[in-house]
Amino acid sequence: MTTPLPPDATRTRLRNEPRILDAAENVFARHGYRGASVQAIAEAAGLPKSNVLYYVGSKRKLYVALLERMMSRWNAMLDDISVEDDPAEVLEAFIRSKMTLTRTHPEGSRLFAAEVLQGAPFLQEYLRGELRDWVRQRARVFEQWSERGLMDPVDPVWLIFLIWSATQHYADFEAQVLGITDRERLDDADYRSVTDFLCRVILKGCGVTPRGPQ
Amino acid sequence: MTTPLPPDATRTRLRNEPRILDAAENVFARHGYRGASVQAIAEAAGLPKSNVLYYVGSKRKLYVALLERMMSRWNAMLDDISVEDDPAEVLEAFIRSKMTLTRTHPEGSRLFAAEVLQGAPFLQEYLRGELRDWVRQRARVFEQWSERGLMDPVDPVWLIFLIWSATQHYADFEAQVLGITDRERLDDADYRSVTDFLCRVILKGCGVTPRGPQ
DNA sequence: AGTCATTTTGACCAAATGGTCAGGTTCGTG
DNA sequence: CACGAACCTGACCATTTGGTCAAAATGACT
Repeated sequence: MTTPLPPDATRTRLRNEPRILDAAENVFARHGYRGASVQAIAEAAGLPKSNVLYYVGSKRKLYVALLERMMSRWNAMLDDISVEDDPAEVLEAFIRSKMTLTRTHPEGSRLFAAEVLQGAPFLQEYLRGELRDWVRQRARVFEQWSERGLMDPVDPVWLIFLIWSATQHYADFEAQVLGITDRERLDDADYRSVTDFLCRVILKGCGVTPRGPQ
Repeated sequence: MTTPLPPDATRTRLRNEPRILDAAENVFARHGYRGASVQAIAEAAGLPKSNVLYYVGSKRKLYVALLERMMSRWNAMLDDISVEDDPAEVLEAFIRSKMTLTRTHPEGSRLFAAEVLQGAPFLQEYLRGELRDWVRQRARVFEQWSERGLMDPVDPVWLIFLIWSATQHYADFEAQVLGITDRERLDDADYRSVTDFLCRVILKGCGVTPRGPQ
């Protein structure tokens, strides 16, 4: 008797399930829910189709599991902020952590994008619930900063969308970015360069000065 | 003998083809190339499947035609610029026209997004050719502006991506934007607000001052 | 009215789809 | 080694897929 693992966490399962999830994330991200075939996922995972279905139950359940995995990564990134915090630090941390998520999980980012492109049939609830609340809370803080003259009076929701879109872009439009910049992939230096650029332009753009006022 | 229309431009065709294209744009945008079915397109167009295939030849040809239509809209937006132009005017016009494209053709924007998400299998050539050249040309001008002190020395390619992503977002992530802002759709005022926000933040962010230096 | 091109459509096809299942193999533990 | 649970998988199923075709209906023009 070692660890009283949950009933469905045997060694084999622990080896195969992640393989399947990772393979599926790629396929769903590229082709969307409808366009992804269980066969293609199975091939990408190096397993027979029946085996994949044995583990995940159904295509639908697999897709939902992937969205949940991605949302939990996303939530792990979102820490609370208060009016007392330094706007420059918070905004910069926000941009950097979003960029890190994009970079470490590009397939997950693309999966999310594909889901939203479809009209977010599986994520409506999340968007109109948790995420909306989170945005409202942040937006309130931004507004208070504006009132206190710590940043320009910009619309806080549009600002959040700006940060999301600008970072998300490097996952979702990777093919375009690589095509235009004539690269095989973006390396550390590129990501640092992009992130610094975004921090600089966005902070300055909404009148936030790093390191205390003026 | 009225107009010597091209051989395949009869009245009926002129009525049905656009219907099919518009229906297809929506379906491809939501579900990607693989996920879209000719049947679904036919239903959206209100025609039998065989009739759709009669007009467009094949699913592939239809998809390519749509991408071409979208690229021609895109190209129509891209006018040349020179070092002599006013940075503020050019950047603002750039943001505004990109936003207008997003707004007037959200399905087309989403179609493009879905194509790039897939890895841009049909658009590789365009991205690595025409579009890359266009970006390089603009980037050169931005750099010259920087050298002349008309704007901060920011990476011009990242700047172009920033503008693309920030505007594109309102088409591709429409479902998210509507979910979070709790709206049915964005109206004129919303778009004006977003566009003004983006112009303000981005211009200021890269040190471009509207109306002559200082 | 007649004639020819265009359009319309259901029937049909082979291939692929998501999913089931029975019967096997392997694994962990006593 | 024994034995139950977990795992594996080819055969199979109904449905949907993109695409063809032939035969009928409609259109345009003299």
